[in-house]
Amino acid sequence: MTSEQVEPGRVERKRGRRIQEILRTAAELFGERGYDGANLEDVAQRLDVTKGSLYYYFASKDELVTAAIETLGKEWTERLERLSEARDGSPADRLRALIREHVDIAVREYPGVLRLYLVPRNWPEPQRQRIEALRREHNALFRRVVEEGVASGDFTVASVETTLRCMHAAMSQAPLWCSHKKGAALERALDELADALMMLVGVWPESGEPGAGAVRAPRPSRS
Amino acid sequence: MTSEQVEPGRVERKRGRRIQEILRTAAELFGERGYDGANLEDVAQRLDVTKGSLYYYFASKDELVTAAIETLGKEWTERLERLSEARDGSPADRLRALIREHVDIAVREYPGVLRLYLVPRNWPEPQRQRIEALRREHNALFRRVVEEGVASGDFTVASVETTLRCMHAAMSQAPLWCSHKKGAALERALDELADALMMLVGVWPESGEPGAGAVRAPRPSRS
DNA sequence: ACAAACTTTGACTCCTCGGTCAAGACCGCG
DNA sequence: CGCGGTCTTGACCGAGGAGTCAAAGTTTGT
Repeated sequence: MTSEQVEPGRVERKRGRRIQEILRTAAELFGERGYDGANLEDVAQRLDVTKGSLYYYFASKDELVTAAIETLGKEWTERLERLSEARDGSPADRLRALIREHVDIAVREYPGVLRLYLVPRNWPEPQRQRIEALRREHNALFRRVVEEGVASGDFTVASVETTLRCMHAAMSQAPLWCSHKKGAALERALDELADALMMLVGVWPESGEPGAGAVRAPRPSRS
Repeated sequence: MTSEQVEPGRVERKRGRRIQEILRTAAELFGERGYDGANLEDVAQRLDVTKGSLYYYFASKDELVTAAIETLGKEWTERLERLSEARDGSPADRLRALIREHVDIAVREYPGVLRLYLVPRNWPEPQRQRIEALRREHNALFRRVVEEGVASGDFTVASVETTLRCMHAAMSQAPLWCSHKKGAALERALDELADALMMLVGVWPESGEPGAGAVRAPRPSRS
């Protein structure tokens, strides 16, 4: 009786945490193996429970995966938004920071999850749409900075949209080629990636200061 | 008796053509849906036969898909190689031509097939390896031109490898964002993509001549 | 301690899909 | 025509995975 209308409530909170746990694990696995490749049995196993238990919280595989995309996507977007609200610094610095944050999240924190972005093929239509929407949200944050840079003359691009797409494509693939690196090597790889991507907007890495020990290709004088 | 040791032979040739047909269709479907997502029933249906018939030519799904990757990959590589043998023109022109050829093949001729490249996840190990090898072959062709350009001072890059990866990533995604376009719009999209990617090596589109009507973002004077 | 609510289990069903195969259709040739 | 080789069919099997559920286990409130 007493628990007819409690706010959060201990039980509710516990339930919420459990759901978060499940979502995280599920996102990880679905990111790694794709919609068809990942099965609930394995998700359950990673959580040390049985499949049936998942169905207590989610009505279907679809519902689970939808929720997973939603939750992680939101967190991701928030982090990017927080970063992109800081309006100090040159467009170049800000774009670079965004790029770094994006790949950092992808490569370090949610191994596999960014792959959600890749080829929405296979995903059932509603999920595909949601992933696409997420991509657009993130893209919008990048677009803002790029457009500012273009307007201020800091950046040069042939087409903003195309540039953004290339940037996004490269960032999406990054986890694939970085996942095995760590420590300083990882750091260097991510820096190189950022350097390369900045060139898409016409900003070359400062040839004067080789940065964090970045390995550079022979750079002939162009005077 | 008469057909104990004939060269090609009418029947043989017919068989060969059939196999090619199957491979092409299979590659298309596997490219679209991935290894798990595509089933043989559907491949068969696209060919207006039944599943059992495929097993007359191939022992298993794996064998089919392996052969498909092999065949298409070979054709693809050959086309790129042919193009990259032409040694006339500036590195910029040659790189641009390579990029165009690569995305042309991807977007126009094998809709979906380039996606083989994307996230080798899900593919059984042997296939994954083969796809990776293919990627490396293609990459080598691009690397040659990029390195030449760097050596001659036409290009500037922070890291050749990273630049190549970004280029490849963008080209791989291209079919996803271009597949619905056609005619002049497609042409423009591909040109823009090439423009954008050339910036990765420090070559900006000539602002003087807007090329094939490319839509350009505001391009402030930079002195 | 007891009951009620909440959570987990594991066995079960159903269905899809890779793979098999005997039977027959088709095709070219004497 | 009819014979031999080539190809296709459709019914079938078995594995694996989504989804169900009654029963048992755990937690919470009184």
